[in-house]
Amino acid sequence: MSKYWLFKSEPDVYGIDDLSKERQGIGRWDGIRNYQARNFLRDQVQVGDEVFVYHSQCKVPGVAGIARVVKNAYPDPAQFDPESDYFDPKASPDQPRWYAVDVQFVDKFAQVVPLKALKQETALEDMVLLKQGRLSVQPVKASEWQHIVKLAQRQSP
DNA sequence: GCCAACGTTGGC
DNA sequence: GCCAACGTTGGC
Repeated sequence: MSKYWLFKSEPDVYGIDDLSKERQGIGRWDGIRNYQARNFLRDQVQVGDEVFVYHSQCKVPGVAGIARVVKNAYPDPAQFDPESDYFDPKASPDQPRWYAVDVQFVDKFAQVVPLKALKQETALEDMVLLKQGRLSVQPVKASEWQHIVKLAQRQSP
């Protein structure tokens, strides 16, 4: 039974457009440096799960599109690279601390479904996104997923 | 194991 | 750029 997730990204760094431009639309979702997010990624995110790509730290924060998990969690190579911003001196290949998954681009919404719009939906009031601002990998309920997909379709011309 | 200080996230 | 909320660190 596949599940639904929301992954945050900063579009200036790596957004839905960057993912769609990857070869075969497949990119590594890395740089997760929060334990709660890491635990979801490592323990629960599975190949076949669907993911909302959420854009934060930008003019219109919101859900920008959809991706699908194509590779289960594996150690994030950036933690071992001293040149990387994501380098972690306390991590080692036999004791990795941080994980990444690979995702494949599925869809870019005609328009971002803004956070502002999500906040107005009673059906979404229990969303993790609205209750816990800072979690960068979070579960989405099937009912929430379907509701947001409908909002996205309503916005397209 | 507590908690103050500090750092980061992320909306506005 | 500001600031609230939350996570992490480190002294004790």
